[in-house]
Amino acid sequence: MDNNDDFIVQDFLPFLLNRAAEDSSLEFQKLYKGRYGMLRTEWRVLFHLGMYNRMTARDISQRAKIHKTKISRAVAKLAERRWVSRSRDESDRRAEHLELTAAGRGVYDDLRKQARAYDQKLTKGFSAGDVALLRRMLRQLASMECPVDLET
Amino acid sequence: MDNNDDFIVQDFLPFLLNRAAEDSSLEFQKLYKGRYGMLRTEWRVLFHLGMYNRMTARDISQRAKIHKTKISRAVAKLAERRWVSRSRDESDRRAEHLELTAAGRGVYDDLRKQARAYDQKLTKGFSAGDVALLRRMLRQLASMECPVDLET
DNA sequence: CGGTAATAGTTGATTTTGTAACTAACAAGA
DNA sequence: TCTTGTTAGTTACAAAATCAACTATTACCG
Repeated sequence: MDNNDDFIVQDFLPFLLNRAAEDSSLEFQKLYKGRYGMLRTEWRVLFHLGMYNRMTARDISQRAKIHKTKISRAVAKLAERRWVSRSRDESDRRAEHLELTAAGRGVYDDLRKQARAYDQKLTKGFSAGDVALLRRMLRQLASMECPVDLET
Repeated sequence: MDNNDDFIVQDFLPFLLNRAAEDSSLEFQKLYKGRYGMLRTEWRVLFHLGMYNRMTARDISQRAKIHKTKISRAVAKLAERRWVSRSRDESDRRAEHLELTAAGRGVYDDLRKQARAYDQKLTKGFSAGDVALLRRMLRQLASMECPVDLET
């Protein structure tokens, strides 16, 4: 904690992160919103299911750090559109296993392809090494604070 | 556009950025929220005024890329709490100049100090060079897409 | 067993944001 | 000066996020 005070709030990491996140998400959002009428949470849930195949709402909540009420509503919409199927766990009938339907996987595959292209576009201006470092730092920043309680 | 498809959606930059932004903002948010009852937009407006001293809502909107309705509401609250003063421009009476009051500057100074400490905590695990690179990349990512229209 | 606590997931009420339409003031050309 | 267009900022209404309370089921412990 030095005392000479040259800290510029414009450089404040949370500020820079939020701006970059908002701006970089904007264009891609048009894709899943415009093409599939999805909300951001729905897209996130969809791609977690596409990636891990079979999860409960709780699994998604923990892995993606999304609040369970958001997930509940997102799953409801995805199920309604027949992109996600739900099935009760027989040994614990509180829990529900979620999976992509064939249609859901189609959507996922398409958006995943788009995401790859968009990611390349975003990172075009940087060296491969810098981009790798960036991703590593972002992952580390995300896991730093283990949140108080995501459940309540 | 290579065809071998090893793209992991977990590495998708907007996803990583959003997670890092949300998580890294969480703890600091408790400060301006808990201590001063401010919303994120209010904090952002406050610190822009603290940094540039005298701005119109439009100036803030352009510099911070915040939509004007959000700014309008944030300024209303900040003015109500006597942290910001408003004065009409005499040569163009549509525009309004905004400035921090003494009380507002007190809040700003406190939060700026907290922000500096928090920033140091966040970046503790990285080398100074990596952090500088990170900030540079985040700034560049934020300015990449010049938004369609922020005004409407 | 029986009772308390914990967990998975949902629902409802309140807040906050986003979108569009609006008022008021200025600008510029016919 | 009148008309049309633009800009600064606000307001109203719809969409979405947040928070608290709820149901149903399971776990633990006497």
